[in-house]
Amino acid sequence: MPRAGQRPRLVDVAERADVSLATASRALAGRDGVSAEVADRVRRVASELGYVANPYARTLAGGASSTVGLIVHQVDDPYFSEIAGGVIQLAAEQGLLVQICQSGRDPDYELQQLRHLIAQRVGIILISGSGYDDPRVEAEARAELTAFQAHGGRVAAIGRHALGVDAVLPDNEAGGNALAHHLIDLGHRRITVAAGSAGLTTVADRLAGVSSALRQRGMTPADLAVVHGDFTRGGGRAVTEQILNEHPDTTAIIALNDAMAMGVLSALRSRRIPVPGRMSVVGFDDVSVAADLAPSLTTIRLPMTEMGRTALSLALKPRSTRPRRRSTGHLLVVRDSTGPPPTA
Amino acid sequence: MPRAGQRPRLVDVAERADVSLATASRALAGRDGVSAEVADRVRRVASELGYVANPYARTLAGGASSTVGLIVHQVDDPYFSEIAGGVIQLAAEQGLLVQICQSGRDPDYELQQLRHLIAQRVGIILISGSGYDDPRVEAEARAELTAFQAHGGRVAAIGRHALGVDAVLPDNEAGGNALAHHLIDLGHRRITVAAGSAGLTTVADRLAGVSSALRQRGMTPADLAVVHGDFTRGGGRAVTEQILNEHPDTTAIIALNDAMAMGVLSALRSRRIPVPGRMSVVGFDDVSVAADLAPSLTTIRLPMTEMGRTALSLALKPRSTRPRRRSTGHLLVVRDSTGPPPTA
DNA sequence: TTGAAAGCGCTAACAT
DNA sequence: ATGTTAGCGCTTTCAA
Repeated sequence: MPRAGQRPRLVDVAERADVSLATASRALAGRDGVSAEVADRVRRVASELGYVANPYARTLAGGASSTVGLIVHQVDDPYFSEIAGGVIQLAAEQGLLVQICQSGRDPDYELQQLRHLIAQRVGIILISGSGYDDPRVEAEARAELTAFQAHGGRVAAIGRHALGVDAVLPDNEAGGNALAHHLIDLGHRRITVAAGSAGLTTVADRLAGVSSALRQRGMTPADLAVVHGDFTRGGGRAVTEQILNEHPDTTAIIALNDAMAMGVLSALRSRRIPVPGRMSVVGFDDVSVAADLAPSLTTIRLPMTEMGRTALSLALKPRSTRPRRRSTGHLLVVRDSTGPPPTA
Repeated sequence: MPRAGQRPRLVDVAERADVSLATASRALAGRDGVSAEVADRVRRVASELGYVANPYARTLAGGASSTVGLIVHQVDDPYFSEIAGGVIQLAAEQGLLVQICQSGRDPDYELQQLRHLIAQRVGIILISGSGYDDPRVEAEARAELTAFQAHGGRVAAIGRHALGVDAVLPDNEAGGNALAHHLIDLGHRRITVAAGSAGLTTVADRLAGVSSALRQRGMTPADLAVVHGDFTRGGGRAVTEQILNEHPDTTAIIALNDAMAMGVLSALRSRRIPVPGRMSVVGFDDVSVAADLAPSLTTIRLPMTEMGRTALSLALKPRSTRPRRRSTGHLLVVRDSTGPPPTA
């Protein structure tokens, strides 16, 4: 009999439906070996009682954990918060709960968070954000994830390709290429890249796209300067100062994400440098505020919310023999931050 | 003896440290009743083995759950993502994991998410975002939370005062008051409020602050128009159209949060209405992009990240007899979106 | 198709 | 100060 003031347990349901514990469990799990009639009765009683399985007991007894672990670099970065939004949406539709960890773009801390999630026995791990060039870090992460998967865990990555797991991959190289072509078409010949930390694969990939565009248009590496900084707004500001000092003939800045682009715009505004009159600026990601900046930002649109949903949906499917990959496609969104160079 | 390919259990630690299960448990939990020497040995063995307690077993056996449930209206809204950032920060420092749910500003769905978190047996619930005027909803939420607390759960609210739990409360009324004073000081006499949904207590509180400022300055209700819409960017756009049509003599718009203010700015830009030349605009919250908008936004700064941390720290303390309240204070940040009215 | 019973790994009485 | 043992609520053999 149900204890007053306590949540009903499976025994309570079983008793009231006049079946055994095992039958009740089977009926609610939708497994077969239960007559339709009995299964129905059990389910009715369960909902009457407002029964919800205790996830701790269930998981301990060997059932699969129904929680999703999501690792992001930083939740209050719009790129990640939009991804998180997509993950949480789909998770809610599936009755799953999402645990979020921040790595702060520190590979070792990320590894620690990853281990924490595994120790917590989440059922699914979603790892988003750029990977690292450092082979040690990626190898350690791979090792943890492989062991996790061997115990039945499911994994998917977002924007990270060296993990040997299912992945949703933004079109970083093609996007970088498109941005550079756009600027070259406008007449720019002195382009500087405001790049994030050199150790991030996303930075390398986007940069590769930019370089290939220059080559395709017969320009030389000398026409392209690259300045590295933090992959954040603050990094964008700092890098801009450096660009203005060290590459004064620059007419266009390619920021490798929107956060940096916002820093670039902010620094240029402080210096009263007209955009795009004197300097064109482009970003990457198309976070939702990009359209509201001054001037509105030309950038590459990535469907972050959908990327989050897709990653979770990959992880919900049974594991395939070879890792699946989903490319996002990309779209150049031309707004007011780009125009012809001053001399054109 | 530890089983190959499996995580070590507490028994494995106990065996290897040559103590009983109970002693090992006590030692690791830091409870007393264990000699310093033995406790030390147990801890050393545990870390050698890489032992991490199974949270499902621990919780099932009656220990406190170490996960925090956080309910936000929407994670990809900067206001909430900054709060979430603060919560996750402090949680990580404490070794806790955070589960995030979105209510989508739907009171019934919020209730459902709340029940889901309780069913998941989280140890702490943090509920953020405006409350609702509807007494039924607030009463149901209170009832759930009260029951949850009766079973030892801890709760704190952020920006919500009718729940009878510890709360971190932004200075909504004082902030609204400060905004209105700022505009009146500049010479504005025709002010319209772009308000969020009428059912939200945050909207009501901020609006009350605005009204009181007008009264304090000898203005009448006729000098203040209020137009309600969604508490989002889209809502701000829609409301602006309405304001321009129905209150054409308006010289200043008070948006009751930054998201709406961004919509207002966007709509004014489409109409080529100069800000602040023809129309001043203010927001509320000071989300991090507010400084990067065109023009940069005058608004009330709220310390969102800190609010998240404070809420969790309240919940980590033992429950007090009466709910604790922490006010955030507020700061008027004057930027470029406000100036004297056109006729002044 | 159904039931009885043995754990899952841990905490918390209760003994010693 | 330390050990023994009975659960926590569920899933899953194994029997019937």
